[in-house]
Amino acid sequence: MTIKDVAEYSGVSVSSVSRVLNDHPDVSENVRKRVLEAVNALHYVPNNSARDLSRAQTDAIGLIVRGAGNPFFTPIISSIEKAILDAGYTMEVHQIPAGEDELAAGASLSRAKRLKGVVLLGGEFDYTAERTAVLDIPFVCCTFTNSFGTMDENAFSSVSIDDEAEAYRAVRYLTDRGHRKIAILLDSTHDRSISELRFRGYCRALTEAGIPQDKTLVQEIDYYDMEAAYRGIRELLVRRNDLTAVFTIADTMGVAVLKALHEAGKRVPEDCSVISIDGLEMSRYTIPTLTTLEQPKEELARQAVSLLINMIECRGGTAHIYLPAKLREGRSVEALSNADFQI
Amino acid sequence: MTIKDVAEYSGVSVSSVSRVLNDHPDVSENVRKRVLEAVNALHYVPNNSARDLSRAQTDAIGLIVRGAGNPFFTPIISSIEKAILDAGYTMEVHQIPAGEDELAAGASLSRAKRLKGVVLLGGEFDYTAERTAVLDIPFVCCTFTNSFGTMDENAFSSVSIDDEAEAYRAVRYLTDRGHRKIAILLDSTHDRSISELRFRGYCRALTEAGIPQDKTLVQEIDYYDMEAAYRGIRELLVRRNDLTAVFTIADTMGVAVLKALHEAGKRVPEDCSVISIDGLEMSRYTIPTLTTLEQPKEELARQAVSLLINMIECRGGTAHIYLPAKLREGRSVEALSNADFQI
DNA sequence: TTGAAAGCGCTAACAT
DNA sequence: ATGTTAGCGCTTTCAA
Repeated sequence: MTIKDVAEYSGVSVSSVSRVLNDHPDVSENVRKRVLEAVNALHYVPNNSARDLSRAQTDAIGLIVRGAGNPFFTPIISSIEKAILDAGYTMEVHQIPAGEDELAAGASLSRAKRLKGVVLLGGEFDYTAERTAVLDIPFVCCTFTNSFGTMDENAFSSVSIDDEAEAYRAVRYLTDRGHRKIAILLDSTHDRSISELRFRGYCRALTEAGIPQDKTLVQEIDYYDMEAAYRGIRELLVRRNDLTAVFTIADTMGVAVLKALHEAGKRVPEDCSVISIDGLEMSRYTIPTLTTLEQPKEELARQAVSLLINMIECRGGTAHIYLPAKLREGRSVEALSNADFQI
Repeated sequence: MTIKDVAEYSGVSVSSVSRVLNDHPDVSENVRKRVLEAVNALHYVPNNSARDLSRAQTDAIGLIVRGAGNPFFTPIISSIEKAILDAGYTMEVHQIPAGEDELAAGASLSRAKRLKGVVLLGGEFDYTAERTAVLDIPFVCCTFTNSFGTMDENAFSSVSIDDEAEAYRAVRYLTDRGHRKIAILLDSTHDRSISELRFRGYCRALTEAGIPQDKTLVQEIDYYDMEAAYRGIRELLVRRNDLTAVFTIADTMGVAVLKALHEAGKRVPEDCSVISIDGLEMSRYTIPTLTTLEQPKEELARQAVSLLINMIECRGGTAHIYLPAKLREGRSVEALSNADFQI
């Protein structure tokens, strides 16, 4: 079932069929009608590969999502799509597992779809010029930037929160309220990525408050999921039942921690406070509501697309933007009472 | 940057390059090495459109996800991918908004990628032979079936839970425990889809228990999200503060309901029980843990792929399988005490 | 307004 | 083992 069949069926040339299908002007009503009829009768659907191959260029922007299944990305993807469509472009999404190379995926998609640019969501933080060379069209990193990489800042754009600073702010929120035994739940203290940055912020806040670092309050978990976080906090509680606050680097972890604390007989926030970063929808429905630094998801998406289109249309160069997170106060943090201070 | 450039750079023909790229035998080590060098030096990435267009056939199975952002789908997608890969096929995912036509999307993807078959996730329940005609390759419906449609059962396969029966089971779980004032939170009582089926199960359980239907206990919400569910239950509580149990047709709703009840000063399960269908990961971490009929997500995925491959490989025909949900007892349901029974 | 024909980049016969 | 070449289905000049 090709355009040729449609042409034969309707008694016109393939180019006429193509014109009708692409809403070109200069097609007689008669031809249009016959072609449309044929398309319907034959259940014809164009072959995108052929179309993309022959089209001189598309107005497509690619979106590479690394680590689908992360609920944090869901609303961002929607916002990115909206922004791209609003700007008159089309979007091609491609999901890849967390372990894969988003640059290679972007490059591949770029050739396949003749992309004008690429938005990277959930990528790594250590690009080198060599690695990014495969991607020879404009690209923008959304929700992360190249903190650990060596490559030229002018080669790409990025929009994210300042992970170190926001983690600092979260922990500072706790120290300001008298907490000193503050645990952190993270992926790794040295993954050269988001987890390491947020760990740095945690350390700085402690140092500034005159609290010595204590390894027994740091809990690394193997996987980035709720089950792992749940087990992690339980381990932590065995070791340090005296902690008064927990900082989790992601809301998913925070939700699991609330549950584990509840089961351990600790009231939140009376006995233990919890704060987190991300601002997921589900965190609004925990009991108590999770206090979290909400990432400006829609704004991150909008600015990422905006920067990318600037690059594509050659007005303005690259830029690296940090957006502030917004404190969403729930009921999971409480100041330590004087009695507790004494301890 | 095409295969031709690579051929010129390495001093061989395009077919040799193609052979190297596709791991064909009968290529000398010398040629292979030179081609690979050229690919590296030129940062060459094949154009998938061209490749797909010229390849006689692929081993690709398509997956159409309708309504991304539904956390229920996330683990199913992973399982489907695994099953497809394990069977020696490749997967092409395509996400579409909840309102769009998944059959058309499947047909389009099918032409574009020369698919062998399609898995439909999150589709409608009312296919007609006419509508499905566009999709001229084997397809399977995963987590739903054609309850309201007219089309021939032999034209496709499906794997799902029995929505009516499982809803009945959930509500029966409540009536068995003495509940009579049982509210239901759903999308619509007549959407000719999942919501309507589960509503039927609710009605049957009530009837069987000799409980007359009461419209004031039925709450339709506009959107299928947590915020809407939260508002919905609050409205319901204004109207019927005497209810003793709530059945929500999705876990996302259940989570929001737990929160709203808590805020309304109702203890779960002492004052009000909550039961739901789906079995999301997050429902394990609510306080109290949500009691839910867990869909066998992995098994749904595996069987869907298995049925599809049977159809593709022409061994065995179509089938329509209902898998049982599994009761995951949390702490959100309690039997009514004798005192309550008296009311 | 319409049709004929030249590619788009790649794969897969078919030759050599 | 390697090269030549005919398509894959579509869009898009260029002519008519």
